[in-house]
Formats: sequence, structure tokens, C-alpha cells
Amino acid sequence: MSHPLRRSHVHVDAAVERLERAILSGELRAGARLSEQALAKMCGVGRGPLREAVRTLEGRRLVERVPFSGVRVTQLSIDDFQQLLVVREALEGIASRQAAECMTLAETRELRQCLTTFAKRIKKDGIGSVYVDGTQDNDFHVQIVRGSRNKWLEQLLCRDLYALLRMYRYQSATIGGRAVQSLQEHEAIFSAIEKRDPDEAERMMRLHIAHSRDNLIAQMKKDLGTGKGNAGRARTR
Amino acid sequence: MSHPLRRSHVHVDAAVERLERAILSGELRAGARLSEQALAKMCGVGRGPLREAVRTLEGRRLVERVPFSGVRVTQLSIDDFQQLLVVREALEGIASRQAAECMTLAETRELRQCLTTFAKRIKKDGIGSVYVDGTQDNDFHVQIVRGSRNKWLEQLLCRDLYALLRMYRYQSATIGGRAVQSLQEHEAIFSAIEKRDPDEAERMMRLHIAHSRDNLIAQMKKDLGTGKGNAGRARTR
DNA sequence: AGAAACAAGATTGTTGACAATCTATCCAAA
DNA sequence: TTTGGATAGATTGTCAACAATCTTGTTTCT
Repeated sequence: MSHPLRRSHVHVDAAVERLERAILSGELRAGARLSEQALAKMCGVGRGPLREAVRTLEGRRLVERVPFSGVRVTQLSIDDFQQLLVVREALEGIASRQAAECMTLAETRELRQCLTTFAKRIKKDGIGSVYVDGTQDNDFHVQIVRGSRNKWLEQLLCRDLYALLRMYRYQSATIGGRAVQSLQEHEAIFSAIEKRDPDEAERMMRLHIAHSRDNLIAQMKKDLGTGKGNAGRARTR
Repeated sequence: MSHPLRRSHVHVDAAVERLERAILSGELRAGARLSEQALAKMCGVGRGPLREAVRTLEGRRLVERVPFSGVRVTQLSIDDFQQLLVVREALEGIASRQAAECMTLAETRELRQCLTTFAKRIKKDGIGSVYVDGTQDNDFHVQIVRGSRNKWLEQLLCRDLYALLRMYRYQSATIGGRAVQSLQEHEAIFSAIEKRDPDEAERMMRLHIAHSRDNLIAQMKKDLGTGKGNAGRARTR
């Protein structure tokens, strides 16, 4: 009973959470240069804990540090983003394989439930509304990752990689025709996991992510031309 | 000309390097509980920079932090180790695939050179001597990872994952019959990359790592029985 | 006018001291 | 003898001040 009730007694953890939210929500824009004092004030902590929080976020690649100059929110180029999705394909592919081997029956049932509520929302509210926040999509993928029973995979994906991807608010590109195709691909993945077929589970997941990636990159390159790109372009100085 | 000559003007970076060396060399044993003051003295820095260094290493999973209790060097169970090698299979597999697509001719030539000097050393000094330090083996894998032209893969593998694996001084298990087989597998990987065959490059790399993994785990489980296990077993309290 | 050098201001890097928390030892009571 | 609590010591978490470094605006020389 060391920690009475409060979530984090520790200022550093509070600062990490606060900063992460600020970055992912866009409150701190990508590429923005950050002053320690301002951030400390924003988080309500001193500069010491704040610096530790920044080191933590640096490890998750959410910010970059330049000695004697300051920290800035990581700004991903389209190329960075594509390479990141390649890593995601590999990791979620193996996660899906492991999930097909390790998931319990209860977990597969929950996964199926995730799919059906998914399909229901499409039929009820139309196609566009499903992916607006991406939570449903995330749930499906997260459940599979957890089913892999691999703590490294879970941390790498859920904590590090997903956060980085969210910096681009990439759901937008999934709206439209991809939603239906995406659902079908999800069903194929689930089917393979339910059948306990690791090879197919991995293949289907990789196919799904590769499709999604190609779609996203194409969309982003188009957006870039029309100036619709929303990866906050901030002045560097 | 901001930084005259010295490597890292910054105490934190120096402390990170010093601590990482200490952990990987075994100077700080796995599971050992660490006092900030002692570490600060050891690195020749104050407690402030040291704490930031510890946060950095925590991000790389080399140490674990328990609030108000201290930090301890990460102690990997055999299960952790196996799961880590599953992640490695996925990441190096995709790296090998990308390398087959992206490597320049100069790089493939260098890779071949790495293989030939490899084979020479086996013929000259016998089988056992090749893998004693594992540098040759590392070179081969590192060159492929760099050839993937993917900065996330490179950082994840070369900076984070390899360091974690080295905590177990796992080379020992590669001595003996595996050395020859390992060389043959390397040649198969190289051949696929040279042929610019991504599918086969990935398949061969994954096969290689899976073989190596099964061999290592078997060896470790055997060592555990005979008390030869060398993952420093330190008292927790 | 343009470029280089200098100085003032602001920001980062570091240190030491202070407060909050945990751990281990000792003592008393059942 | 064992169990429980209380106290002292050590350790972690935090803060505020100081030194080192960078940035910016001004000045001066060509």
C-alpha cells in the first residue's frame, strides 16, 4: 500500500503523460521548438523532472534533442512515415502469427465481438463514420498484439509505434472505399487466427498493413500537392 | 565549431555510454540494484545528469525503475529472451527484404567480403575461434540492416535490440556445429540479396534467426540445469 | 552598403541543498 | 519466541541558484 490512491506521485510521469497528450493532440505542433521553462510551467513541475520527462519522450522518438539548442517535436517526413509502416508490417505480422498460436478461446471470442460491432457501425452509420477516430480499428489491432503474449511486441507497438503514427492523424486516409476493404481484411485475419493457422494469420496481416500503407502514402502525397497536409508545418526559428 | 574536440561535452551522454558499457561488460550485473550516488560517482557526474542518463537507459530497456526504490539492471528470463528473438526474427527478416531491394553494388560487394574473411578464419583457426566474440557475425547482420535504408529498423536493431541480447553473452551457444551451419545460412542470405530476390532474402534470414534461436534456447535451458547459466543472478534484497 | 566582430540577453547544462519516501533495526508486548 | 510498531538512517524526488553556451542585435571597419 505504498501509493495511497493518486496515479503518479511522481512529477516526471505526470509530465510525460501531459507532454505526450499535448504532442498527439496537436497542442504542440510537429517541428515546434520547445523551451524547457515554458514546458515546465505547462506541466506544473520544475525543470529537473521536466528534463527527465523529455529524455523519456526522446527515447520514444516523439521529440528530438539538439545539444545546447533545445528540444523540438519530431517531424516525420513522408519517407519516415513509410519506413515506419514497413516496421509495423513486420511487427504486427509476427504478432498475428503468435496470436494464432497463443490466444485463448475467450480472447478470440472478444476479437470476433470487436469485428461484429465494427460491421454493425458501418451498416448503421454509413461508411464514413467508422474510422473517424480510429479507436475501433485500434482495438482490433491492439487485441491481436496482446494476444501474441510477447511483452516486447506489445510495448514496441502499443507504446512507441502507435504514438508515432498518430502524430500524422492518419485515419483520414482510411475514410471511403478503404473502410469496406479494411473490414474484409480484418475478417480474413480473424478467420486465420480462429483456425489457428499462423502462416495465414501473418500473411493476411501483412497484406492488410501493406495495403493500408500504400493507400496512406498515396493519399499523403496527393494532400501534399494540394496543401492539405496536416503535419503541422511550424517555423523552425 | 561549437564543440572543440571532446566527444561529448554533455555529461548525460558520457554517463549513458559509461553505464551501457558497464552493463554490457558485466561490471554491473543483471538484477543488481543501483544507487544513484554510487553511479554518479562512478560516472563522474552529478545526480541530475545521472538521473537523465538512467531515464535514457530505461527507454532502451537496459534498466528498470521502481519509484522510490531505485533502479536495477534488467534481468531477462529465458522466456523474455526467446520473445526478444522472435522480435528479432521479424525485424531482421524485413530488413533483409529491404536490403535486397535497396543495397548498392558497393554494399553487396562489401557484404561478400565480410563472408569470405569469415570463411577464411574458419579454415585457418578452426571452427571454435570464429564466434568467440561475435563481432564478425554482428558485422554481417549490421551491414544488412544498414542496407535496408530504414532508420527505424537500424535504430531498433543496432541500438536497442542488440544491446539487450548482448546482456546474455549468447555467443557461447554458437560455438561448435552451429558455426558451419550458420556460415552456410549466411551464404544463402547473401545469395538471395545479390540476386535481388526480396522474398527469398527475408525467408532465409528468418530461417537463420529461427534456427539460431532454437539452438540458443535449448543451450540455455541445458546450462540452467547444470548451473552454468551466466546471466548474473543477484540477490534482490 | 556589406560583412565581420563584439556584447547583451536568453536558454541550456550542472550542481548542491532540502523535502518526501522507503528500509532496516530495535524494542516492547502477547 | 514471535509479532507488531516506532524510530533512525539512507535513498529517492524536487527545487532554486550558478556556470557554460548559444542567439540576436548593434557597432565598426573595409
